Amino acid sequence: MANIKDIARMAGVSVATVSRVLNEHPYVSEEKRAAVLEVVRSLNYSPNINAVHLIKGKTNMIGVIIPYINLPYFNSIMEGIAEEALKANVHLLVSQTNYAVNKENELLNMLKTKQIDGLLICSRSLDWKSIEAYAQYGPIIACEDAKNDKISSVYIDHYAGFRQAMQLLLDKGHRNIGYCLGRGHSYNSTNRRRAYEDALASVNLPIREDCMFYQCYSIEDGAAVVRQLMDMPLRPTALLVAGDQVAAGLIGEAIKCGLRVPEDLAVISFDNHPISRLFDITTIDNRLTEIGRTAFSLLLERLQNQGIPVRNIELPFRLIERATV
Amino acid sequence: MANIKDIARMAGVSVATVSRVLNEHPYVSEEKRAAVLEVVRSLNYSPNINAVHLIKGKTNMIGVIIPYINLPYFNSIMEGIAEEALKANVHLLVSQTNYAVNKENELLNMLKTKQIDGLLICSRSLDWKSIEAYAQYGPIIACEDAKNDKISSVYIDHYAGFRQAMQLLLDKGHRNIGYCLGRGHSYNSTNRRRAYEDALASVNLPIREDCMFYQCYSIEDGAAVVRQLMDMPLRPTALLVAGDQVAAGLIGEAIKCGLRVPEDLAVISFDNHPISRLFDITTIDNRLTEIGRTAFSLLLERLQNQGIPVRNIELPFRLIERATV
DNA sequence: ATGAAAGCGCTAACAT
DNA sequence: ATGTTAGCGCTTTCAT
Repeated sequence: MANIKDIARMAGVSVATVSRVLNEHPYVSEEKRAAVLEVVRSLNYSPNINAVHLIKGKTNMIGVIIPYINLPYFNSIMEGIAEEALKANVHLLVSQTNYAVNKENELLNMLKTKQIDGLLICSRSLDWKSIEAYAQYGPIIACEDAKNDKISSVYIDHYAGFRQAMQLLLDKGHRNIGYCLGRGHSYNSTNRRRAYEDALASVNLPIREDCMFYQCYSIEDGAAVVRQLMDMPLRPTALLVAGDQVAAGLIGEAIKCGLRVPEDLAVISFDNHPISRLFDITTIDNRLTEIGRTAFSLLLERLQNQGIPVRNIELPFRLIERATV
Repeated sequence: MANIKDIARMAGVSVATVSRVLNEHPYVSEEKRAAVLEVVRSLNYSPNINAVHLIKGKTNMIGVIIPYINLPYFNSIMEGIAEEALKANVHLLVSQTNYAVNKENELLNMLKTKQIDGLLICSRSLDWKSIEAYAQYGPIIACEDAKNDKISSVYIDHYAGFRQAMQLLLDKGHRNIGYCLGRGHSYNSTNRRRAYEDALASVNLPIREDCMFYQCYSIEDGAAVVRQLMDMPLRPTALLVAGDQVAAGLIGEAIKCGLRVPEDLAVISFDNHPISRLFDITTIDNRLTEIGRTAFSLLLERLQNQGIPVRNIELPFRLIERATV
């Protein structure tokens, strides 16, 4: 394959000039620029990117640790990231980890070996202590509260969101409240469970283990919850549902089963995806796309200016009242 | 960050020796090896991978063009690829394209700029003519019949598979046969439709446009087809279904609707995923995982030996008769 | 067994 | 405006 020297020779100029036109630097005469471009075109030449990476000391590529690309929650974050990355012209190395630790370590190591310039973490299995050790090799940004002075983060206070939703339900008079979450033991789920328990405790209500549903990700999962509900002796009258898709499935199935929403079953979901508008679901906007956008910006600013300190940004959530409460 | 020179100096050896121990080359005394390793450990050193890439002229990373990672069909192929990649110790740059041409071009360009050593294509939007132009930069392997002398491929004859399934149905006396596919205009779908039409023509039966269902990917999609079926005046008595998940959803819903399988509705699906065993579905094993494994092997052999010619391997499919016909 | 040195392909500082 | 040249950090001959 041809290299920059070949191009220089064939265009009758120096390698520096070739480099200049390739990188669109000023101070190159029109004739020489044209000559170089012509040779480049005729040889169908592209620079060896590895040489560029080596000399520049960076790859212009950042890693993204994301458990499941296709889950709406992560998909929304990814949308924000991808949007900004496109603008900034940086490449994304997206690694769907399925929460596997070895996949996460793989990206961390790429940061160390300089294959990527920085790392965005949407959600992870590794503890922050292990991740923190890699912060010396490049900026790492989390999309959840990392509670860490080496890792910047953008996040929503899921405790407060869940707590507020619970309060709304309690204020409406509900006393049998359940919830649907995804993973049972994630950082977010733990906070949400705590908010749930605290809310009930505030009105001296006992915790109902039988009203806590986990592994809820899809429309189908939501429908399945309703089928379980129908067999319960003391059915909850309200549900907090993480994820509008789950809520939509739940509401659809509830109606099929003859339940009225919100009279027989009130629902508050989270994320404010388009589907929640379609079903007129009361939801808490977790501003996922904005989290993605902001996380990327935080990364970019640290990439462009090493001196910038670690920042932890909490984005306020927004309750959107619609017809399911 | 420390480099190989620092390590050499601190360990009191030459850079060549450091390189030797790092790469586990022979002919290095135990003492020096230990000294180097100790410095490497204490400095927590890792080689700059970009320098390695540059001098080796390769990255040990291959790209994978895959439309949707989460679709079972592609997931199975991916499984085979990942399995072999792990064994061969080559990294995978997996790009979920959603069939977007710019994503595909991005990977093609990475091949040209040497960021990846080779490319695996599970399915694509770009035509083979455009892709072929990049074959000069590194091996490209397709998981469908590329009909191309620059691009190796491993594939199943989907025409023959569909044709055989149709014949089985015709032999059983079915005269109203429909099908469920994913994309309507993909290479595979076109072949399958042709097989469908040819089979019907062979017994002088007209084509039933109303029995062709598209955009079927999930369990839910399968269930939806049954609901459409129920309203049809002349309902098909048998269905060819691309994807066991779709078939499972279809059968589940059919039973709910009071249809007997196979008496009222016979089903042959494709891929032989675990779910097809669960539902005892007659299916054609498309050996997807093996396609992935073979594709990777083909790529590896071309990587290790430039002289190896392009190969096109057709894997035989297998009809697995179970209880739905 | 070990080290010196060439060179992978490029960028950018420096000189002109 | 253009060219010369010194690296970037590593691997790998080629000597010894």
